[in-house]
Amino acid sequence: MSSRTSDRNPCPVSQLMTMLSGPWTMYILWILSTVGPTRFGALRRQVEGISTKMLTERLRMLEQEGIVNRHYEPTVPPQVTYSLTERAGELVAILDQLNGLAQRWYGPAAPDAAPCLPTATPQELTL
Amino acid sequence: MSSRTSDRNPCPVSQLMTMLSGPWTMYILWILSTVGPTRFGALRRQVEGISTKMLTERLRMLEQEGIVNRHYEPTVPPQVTYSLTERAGELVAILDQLNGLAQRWYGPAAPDAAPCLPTATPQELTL
DNA sequence: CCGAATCCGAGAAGATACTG
DNA sequence: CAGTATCTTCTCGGATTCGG
Repeated sequence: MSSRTSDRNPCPVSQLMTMLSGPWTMYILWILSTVGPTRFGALRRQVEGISTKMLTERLRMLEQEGIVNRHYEPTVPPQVTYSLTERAGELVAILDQLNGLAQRWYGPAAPDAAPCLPTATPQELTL
Repeated sequence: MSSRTSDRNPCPVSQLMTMLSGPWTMYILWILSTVGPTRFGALRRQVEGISTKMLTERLRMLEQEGIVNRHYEPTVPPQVTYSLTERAGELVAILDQLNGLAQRWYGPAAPDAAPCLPTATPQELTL
């Protein structure tokens, strides 16, 4: 009954926020930006806790938005590598600032954990 | 069964992203930053489509995170006003940049719609 | 009257097994 | 290895009710 994605085209920010607010979206972008082009399986291992279903779904969405590139290599076994587009650079820059902010608020991260993985799914932060 | 919010304290960015990725969170912050301190009912009308339950829930979370202030005025009828804390300023600055980015990508917003309201719920952007 | 808590249904996200 | 299908689980959201 409520609105679907293309009911109207209300406002740019809203559109962008809606995308980023999608489950796992930020994490995927963050991982791709820190570890560079990554294959599907590796990506799934990096974004700890994500299901294959969610990962494909989000990647498809990000691909449609022009944020990630999907490179299919028909070897045996096949290899699919995902990477950030040029457009994504601006977005990642903002995520970087978010990182800086988080460090100031919660203290710096342990220097070991490579790209800082999530523990809880976005939905679980209800407190 | 899976992880709850306080399982570990993994990484600052992750924590912050998890909070922002929560449903409606960004919209609420955006509205509060653009229209200033707002009462519950008005806020609910601004964040179009949100239920009172979700709004209370999110506001409680944001309050615990030190992002919003809750001011209760025991008049008749009672008035509860929510406003951004000082800490939220840094966060809003980032949202502002997100706004700029969105304008470059999707074109500028119509100058009328005050703070750009969402149409779809965050969960609905599955494409 | 304004704001918060409760119950229940719809629909999304998680887990697992399976296919190309 | 990459992705899909299916089933289960549980969050989200609406209406109603309670409290001040």
